Amino acid sequence: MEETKFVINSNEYLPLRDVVFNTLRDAILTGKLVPGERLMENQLADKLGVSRTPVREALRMLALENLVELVPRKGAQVLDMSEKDIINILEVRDALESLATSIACEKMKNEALQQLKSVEAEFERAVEERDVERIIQLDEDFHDLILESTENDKLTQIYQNLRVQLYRYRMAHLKVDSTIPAIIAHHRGILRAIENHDAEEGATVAHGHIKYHTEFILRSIHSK
Amino acid sequence: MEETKFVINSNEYLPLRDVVFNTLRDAILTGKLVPGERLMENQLADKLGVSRTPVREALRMLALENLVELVPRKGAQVLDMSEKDIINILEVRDALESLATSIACEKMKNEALQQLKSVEAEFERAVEERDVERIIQLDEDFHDLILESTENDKLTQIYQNLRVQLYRYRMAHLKVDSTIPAIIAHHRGILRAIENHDAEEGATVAHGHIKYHTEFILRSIHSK
DNA sequence: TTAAATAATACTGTATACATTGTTTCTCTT
DNA sequence: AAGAGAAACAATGTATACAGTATTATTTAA
Repeated sequence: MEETKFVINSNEYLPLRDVVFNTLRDAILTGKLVPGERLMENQLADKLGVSRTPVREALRMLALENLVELVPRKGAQVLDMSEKDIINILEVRDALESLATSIACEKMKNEALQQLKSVEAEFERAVEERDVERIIQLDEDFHDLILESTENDKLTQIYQNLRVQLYRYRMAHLKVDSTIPAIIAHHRGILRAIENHDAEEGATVAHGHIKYHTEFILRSIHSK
Repeated sequence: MEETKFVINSNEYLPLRDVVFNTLRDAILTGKLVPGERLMENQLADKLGVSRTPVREALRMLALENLVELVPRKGAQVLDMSEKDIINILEVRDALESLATSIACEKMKNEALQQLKSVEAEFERAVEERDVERIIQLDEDFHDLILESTENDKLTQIYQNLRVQLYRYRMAHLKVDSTIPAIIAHHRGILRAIENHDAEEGATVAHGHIKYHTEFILRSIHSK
């Protein structure tokens, strides 16, 4: 029995590069590191109390997530996205969201559907309570459940990567009250399509959903 | 005038990590390194005549391309894809190819269209000459031209990454004579759709094209 | 005062040494 | 002989040192 005494968390070990990666990623996504800011290995290493090696590796990971830009012999800087980039990402996400939703219409098990419904119910409750943090989280959960049901890891991975890239520009989005009713309508439409196993309808609604998102994000960029 | 003497190639400099990356990537794609094979940093460093540092960085780049798998404190090995993985990739590629083609139908300039036509003509000539290497290259060119015309770097990047992952399983594909006529028909269908700016038709034909690819690749896997 | 050249500096690129952990092998015990 | 345990080994994780290059500052000349 005592052999479990020290097995609090069997995988508490995380390589430093992952710790650094998570730290920097979080800093970028929350805006503590702003686009264009230079990321110098020595400076970061000192600040984080590690050597340059894990910092270098973390920077390269961030580069592959398109969060930082690496120029050989020059260094890294937080990547600044143009409006064009955002449009491009949304265009791809549109296609993938439609794909995911239509697969979900075909494949989703009843159990998962019930879960999805309950997430949506919670979402609408959070809306009433104007709990912005929770609204954002539950919207993410809703889409994650759909992705999961596709049983397609590649799709999930690519989609989530796109989401991360948009994260910085998305924060403001769900905070605006006026957009919420439309989002709820979309979610309900998606639920209905899944319930009816209507893949075509699902893709259509998802497309409309993203299109709405797209327009909103673009508008919020322009108003800055 | 003599200042140009040594400026043969103004960006001949490539960081060692990129050299190693290209070398390993090529070795994996051509099958010199087979799935499951362990990739040990010291061993690779010795063999390539560099230190472990660039090798490590190259391995991490390969991991992000899903060509190798990294297990913390265990090491790297050439990633073996299951049939499920291949199906997943093809599913995503299908959606992206349809997206790319339909955008191309809307956006492609006449100049690019003429280029596309000439690539297709060359492709069909290569088919007649049974020049397999050239067939493969031109098929890639055909799809690259379509991607380019979307003016969407993200889409292009993601699509090409998927292509790399399939590369190993794709080689055999275009070597089989029986599949070629269908591919030519698809290409011509895509050309027609672009010419008529018929985005819907383009997406449909592209979808059929990938579906055909998919079935073929799966059949060739099963017959192994 | 400004522009060009040169020197100083600060950063990335690469190698290497040390630390830690996982694996294998050998030995000892039952 | 088989299994458990310990020790030797081998690989990755991390730190650091040195090399090379880009940038900045400074000085000199026009």
